[in-house]
Amino acid sequence: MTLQRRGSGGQGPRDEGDGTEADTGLRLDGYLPYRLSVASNAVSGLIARAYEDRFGLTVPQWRLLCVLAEDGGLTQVQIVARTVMDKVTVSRSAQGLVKRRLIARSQNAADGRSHVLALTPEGRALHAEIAPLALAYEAALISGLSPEDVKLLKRLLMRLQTAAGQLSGEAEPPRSLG
Amino acid sequence: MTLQRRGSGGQGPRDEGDGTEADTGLRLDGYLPYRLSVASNAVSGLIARAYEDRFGLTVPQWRLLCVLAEDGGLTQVQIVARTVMDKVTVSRSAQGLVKRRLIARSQNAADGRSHVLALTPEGRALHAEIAPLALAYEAALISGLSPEDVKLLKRLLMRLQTAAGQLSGEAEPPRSLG
DNA sequence: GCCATATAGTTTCATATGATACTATATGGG
DNA sequence: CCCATATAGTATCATATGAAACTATATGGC
Repeated sequence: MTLQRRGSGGQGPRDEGDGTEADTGLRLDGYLPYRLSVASNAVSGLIARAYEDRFGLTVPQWRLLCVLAEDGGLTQVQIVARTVMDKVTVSRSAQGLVKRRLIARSQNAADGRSHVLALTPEGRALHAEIAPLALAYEAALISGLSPEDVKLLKRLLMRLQTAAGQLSGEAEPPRSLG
Repeated sequence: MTLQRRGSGGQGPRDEGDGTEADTGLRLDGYLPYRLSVASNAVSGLIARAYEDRFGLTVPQWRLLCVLAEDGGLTQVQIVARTVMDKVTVSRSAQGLVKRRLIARSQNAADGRSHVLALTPEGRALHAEIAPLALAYEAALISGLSPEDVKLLKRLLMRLQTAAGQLSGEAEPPRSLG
C-alpha cells in the first residue's frame, strides 16, 4: 500500500484564524503515534526502573524469563518469534541470564547450532518472585479503568501493531500471540 | 504510593491446567506494559523510518518542527515542558535543525541564557509538506477503528501516562497537554 | 553591589541498540 | 561426498540515549 499525499491539490484545510497556528490540521498532542510513544515511554520507564533497581534485570531479560516460564525450553530463534525482540537483544539477554545462573543452555539434539534455554530453579524462583510485582504494577496502572476498557485497549493496541506491521514491511501480522 | 503484593492473600487467579504453564497468573502476551511497548515500537519504527528516509528527520526533530509550527517561538525549556523529551534530546535536535536552516535562534531579551527558537520559511514549508503524510499514516493506522474507539484509545493512553507518572516520581501529571 | 543558589543549555561519558559481518552447523542438489 | 546456500547465534561497529558534570546567566538575601 502506498500513502498518497493529501493537500497540495488545493483542498487542504486551511484555517487562518489566528496568526501562529499551523494550517495543516495536525496537532501533536492529539497525534496518535505521539500519544502512544509518550504513554509507552512512561510505562516502560517505570517498569524498567523497577526491574533494574530491585532485581538487576533489563526488560528484555525479564521477557526471556517470562516466556521461558510460560513455555518451557525454547531456542533463541523461538524466543525471537515469540516475543518481538531483535535476535541480538535476545542473545545478549540470554548471556546475562546464563551468567547469573537464572537460565541454562542444553544441547539441542535436533540442531547443533542452537541450544535449548530453560529456567534454572533459581530462575524459576526469581520469576515467581517478580510476577506478583509485575501484576501489581499493571493493576496500579489500570486502576480506575473498567475491565472492558482494558480489554478494548489491548485489542486496539494489537490492531495498531498489526496495521503498523502491514504498512511497514508487509510482513504478515505478528504470529507471536498464541 | 507503595505497591503491595497481591496473591499470597489467596485471591489470585491460579490456573493449574497444564504442566508447563507458570503458576503466577502472568502471561506476557496479555501483559499491558508489554502490549503497549510492542505496539509503540511498531508504530514508532514505521513513522521514524518514514521521516528519516524521506526527509532526513529524526522523530525528536519532527516533534520540534511540530510544536514550533503550532506554538510559534519557544525556548528549549518550553519545548521540553511541551513535549515529553529530555533536554539533551531537545538540544541536539535543535542543533541539527539550525544547521539545516529549518529553525532559527533569536536572542531572548528576557533571559540571556536562552534563545527563542522559531521556524524559518524553509522549516515552515517542510512542516507543511510532511504534515499531510503524517496524518495519512495516522489515518492508515486507525483505519478500521471507529472514531469513538480512537478517542477512547487516546484517552486511555493519557490515563496510563498519568498513572505511570504518579507511580514513578510522584511528579505531578504531565502539564504538557494544552 | 556581592555572593549563594537556581536555571538554560551544552558537553562528556557510559550504556543500549540494531545493522552488518562473521562463525558454525544444516540441508539439498548434483 | 562436495559444494552452494540457508540458518542459529555471536561479535563488531556506528549511532542513539540520558545521567552527570560543566558553563553562562539570573535571582534573591544581605
